[in-house]
Amino acid sequence: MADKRIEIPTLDQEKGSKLGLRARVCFVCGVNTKSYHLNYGVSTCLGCRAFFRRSVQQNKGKTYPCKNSSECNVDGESRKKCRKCRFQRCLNAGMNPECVLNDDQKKKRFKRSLKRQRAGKKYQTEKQHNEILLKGISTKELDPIEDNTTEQKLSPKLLFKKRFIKQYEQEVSAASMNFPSKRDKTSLENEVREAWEQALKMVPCMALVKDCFVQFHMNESTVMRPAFHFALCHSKDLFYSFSQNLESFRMLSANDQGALLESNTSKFLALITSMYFLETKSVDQLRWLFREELSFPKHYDPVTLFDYQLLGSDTVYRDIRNLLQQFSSYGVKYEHIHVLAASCLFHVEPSLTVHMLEINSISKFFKDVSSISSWTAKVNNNLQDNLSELAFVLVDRFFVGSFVANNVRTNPEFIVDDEIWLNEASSLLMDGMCNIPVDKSVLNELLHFCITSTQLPEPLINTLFDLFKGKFLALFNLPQLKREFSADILYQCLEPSLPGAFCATLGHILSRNNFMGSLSTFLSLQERLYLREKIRAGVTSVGPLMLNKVDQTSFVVLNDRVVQFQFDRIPRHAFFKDRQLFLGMLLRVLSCQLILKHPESTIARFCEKFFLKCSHRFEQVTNLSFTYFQDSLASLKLSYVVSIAKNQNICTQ
DNA sequence: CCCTCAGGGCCAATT
DNA sequence: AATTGGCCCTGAGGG
Ligand SMILES: [Zn+2]
Ligand SMILES: [Zn+2]
Repeated sequence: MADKRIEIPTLDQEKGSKLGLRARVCFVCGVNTKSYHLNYGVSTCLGCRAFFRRSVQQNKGKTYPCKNSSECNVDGESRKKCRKCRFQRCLNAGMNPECVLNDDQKKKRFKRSLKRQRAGKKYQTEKQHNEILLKGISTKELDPIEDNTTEQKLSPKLLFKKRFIKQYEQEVSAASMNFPSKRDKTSLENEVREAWEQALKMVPCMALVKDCFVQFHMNESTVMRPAFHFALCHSKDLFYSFSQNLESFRMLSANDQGALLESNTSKFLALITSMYFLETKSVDQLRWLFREELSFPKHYDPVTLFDYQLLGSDTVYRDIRNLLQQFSSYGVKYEHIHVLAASCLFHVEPSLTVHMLEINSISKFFKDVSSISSWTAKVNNNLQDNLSELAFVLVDRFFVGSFVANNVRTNPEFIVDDEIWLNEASSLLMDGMCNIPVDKSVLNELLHFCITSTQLPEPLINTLFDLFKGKFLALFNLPQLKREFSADILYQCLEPSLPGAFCATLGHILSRNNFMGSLSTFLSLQERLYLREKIRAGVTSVGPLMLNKVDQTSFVVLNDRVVQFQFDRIPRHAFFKDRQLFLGMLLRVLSCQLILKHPESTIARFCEKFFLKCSHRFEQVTNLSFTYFQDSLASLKLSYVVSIAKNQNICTQ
């Protein structure tokens, strides 16, 4: 079966083609395509498909010259300018040369039509050739020695990967030098246990919440979401306190601490939630949730509660059943919760390793924890996998944002009322935004360009612009705005701000270092699950979105003063990574016209305070002027949007 | 049996 | 003359 070869050849580096992301743009030149088909494994236009076939058939791929040191732009117009770069981009996008049939394969595939042609012509000798060659093929197929050539063709991605690995290894060796003492198992376990017990003392749980749960279990009522939320919040604080009691954790840089907490707090919450639902007796259930034995009135037989709704999906249920099975087969019990917590805390998702500064210390500690007892290593392997889905659901249901706020001082000027206002407004804004669906094709396109680390093509950016315009209009539904302004005024003031808001959004997306992180604010649960499934299907890491016109490492702006900001020099925690806080920023951008025209309105006063909060944080961390930073960013992005608008020809009148 | 999908070749238009 | 890309043909595979 020669044709089977089309599906087989996925090397690990060929992530794009392995996923088979369908889209309505060409992944090579970026033009929009009518068809929804894959060509040689990749979504492309007809032109790029034909070009690739010709290049491979005539074996010209390597001989194309380039005048521009192989860095030509490849888009709808320029794709004909440089064949070398076009072909290179075909390969980078994951097009597979082996999918182009060679003479033998062609003859085999189009046997009948050839026969028909032959009837009229003189292909006698061809037939013999044919059979000989076919034999040749079938023996050749049994023989899997053909990787050398493909490896060369895939070199850009390999190089990319190799660079990472090299850098990673360097960092590991560098840091393992200054990472001291190897602890033995028992002292490590003691350290963890002490940290845990101390945290238990330091972070007591509100009696009210516990009482609520006792009531639920006595009355067999469903678990009320607000109560569950409080329980999770308490567990979250406990986990934070636990992390701060651990010497090894406190020694990490702020960046790594933040990243670990942000990504792993939800795992811990997922762990206790799973166990809460899987234990068979009320007392055991509640012990996982509150770390203590809650007492019921005597002679009262409390009910075991199970809330399928809260888990979200069958996948989650299957995952946590797996977990339970493992726990019971290895004898893992509640008494091991501190070890499990440490495993959660120090686990690093493969996609995050790049963003960690001290990955070596972290993974070493994780390893040490894994070796505490015989079961830890085995359970740890699957712990994270089985928890990730639920963690995702929990964050989505109970925490609009992430978990970073803990270790950051807040501006005292920003009082509680404002915080509530912001939360309310941002969750409304976000609901509105998430409810505008995103086409599957667009999701696939975004994913593809992240996986292959290529710039987003212009047409896709325009599509995104339209999409986000729709999402931003959700702002019309904010009751805080409706109360003070008529719909007419709102529209007049908001409409001109849409491009600016889009820029702010791009800025937000760019400031995140991973794909899911950057997009999660704007997608619905289903859309995120769809992407996660795709990613799980065969990709180990997904890079950030890339936009060459905005993503510059440094830039210079401003009238009289020359200010140079280097993005990569500004620590990540200088910005609010929190969704809510980003949405606050978005709110400010969207309503800037309103603020100018109606400085006394609630939103104007709020935005003023919000700006103070942001700048306070930024200046505290970086010692740079937030105003300058904002202005320079704004002007840079503005020029970018103007260029988009020009190309789009929408402002031609 | 018909449909979808992803191959191939053809050839008018373009460069 | 060579290249490009829109269009149609072909056969595998699935319901
Ligand atoms: Zn193309
Ligand atoms: Zn070139």
